[in-house]
Amino acid sequence: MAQAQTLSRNQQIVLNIIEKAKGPLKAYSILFNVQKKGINAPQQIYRALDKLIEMGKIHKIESKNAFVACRSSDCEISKATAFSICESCEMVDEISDTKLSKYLSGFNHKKGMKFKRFNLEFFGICKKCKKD
Amino acid sequence: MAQAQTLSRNQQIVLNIIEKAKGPLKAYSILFNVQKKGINAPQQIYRALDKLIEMGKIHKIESKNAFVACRSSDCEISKATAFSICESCEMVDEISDTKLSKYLSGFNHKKGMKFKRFNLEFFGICKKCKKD
DNA sequence: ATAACGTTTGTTATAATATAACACTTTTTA
DNA sequence: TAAAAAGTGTTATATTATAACAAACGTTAT
Repeated sequence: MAQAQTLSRNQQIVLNIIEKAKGPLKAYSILFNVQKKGINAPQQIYRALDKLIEMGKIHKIESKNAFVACRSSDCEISKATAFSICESCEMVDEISDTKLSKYLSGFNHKKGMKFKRFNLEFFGICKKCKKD
Repeated sequence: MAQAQTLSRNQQIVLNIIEKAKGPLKAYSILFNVQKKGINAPQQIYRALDKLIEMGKIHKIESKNAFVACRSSDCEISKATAFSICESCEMVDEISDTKLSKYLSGFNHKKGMKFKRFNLEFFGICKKCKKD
């Protein structure tokens, strides 16, 4: 299991890029951006991404195969994530709504399955794109 | 826009396979299953899948890149989907819960974005797998 | 009935996303 | 300080998905 605190060199490099980005980043676009830093292979990116996800530092946007930094801290190691996604500009916003989070964390399937984790993705057109 | 009623030959073939399946199917596993019917290329599968999704006949499970038949009819052309996914046996169940659906359809982002659509995926271990 | 249009098909090629496997190094822990 | 765990670099390959083009099919409008 990865320590909650210390990041390895590659993990730090990948996290920095994702944190600086304005929107979600794809694995290969991260790769192209770090080749000057000596990272040459997809494996190195995917390994770092996996660990960062485990640590809750980043999230994967499943519908886009892309990654964003976690801004919300109360998604407690990615057990409960929700995103707002603009279908026009591709902007992604992490939704940090206590009520929503509580409602969904307490939700139980009729068939008796107990949920450990959920991921919710909302789609629409963002304010900015509506104006254009 | 595709007609809500009639399916083309390939669309029907692909839908049949997905409906008969016990769990989610991957595009290439569908492809291998229909080669005897004269479908040879991924394009043919993906085109059918796209249309079937548009029509609300099937859903894509984003976290698995796999497809399931729609069982719930009240997800009105895939504008509001929720699934229960077992992390052990990979079983997927469509969740048809009016309260949940209403709650999420009425949810609005603080930042003023109006949502047209959402997809929710719950993860856990299903009853069956817990016993083993 | 036929021209015009949109949809579907078949096909080849290729892009984009992700993992396997192996040898080695570094860090942590007992 | 030896053993175990985590991380690295690398080559190769698997998996998922789209581009582009030409032909056939199905509507509908005249």
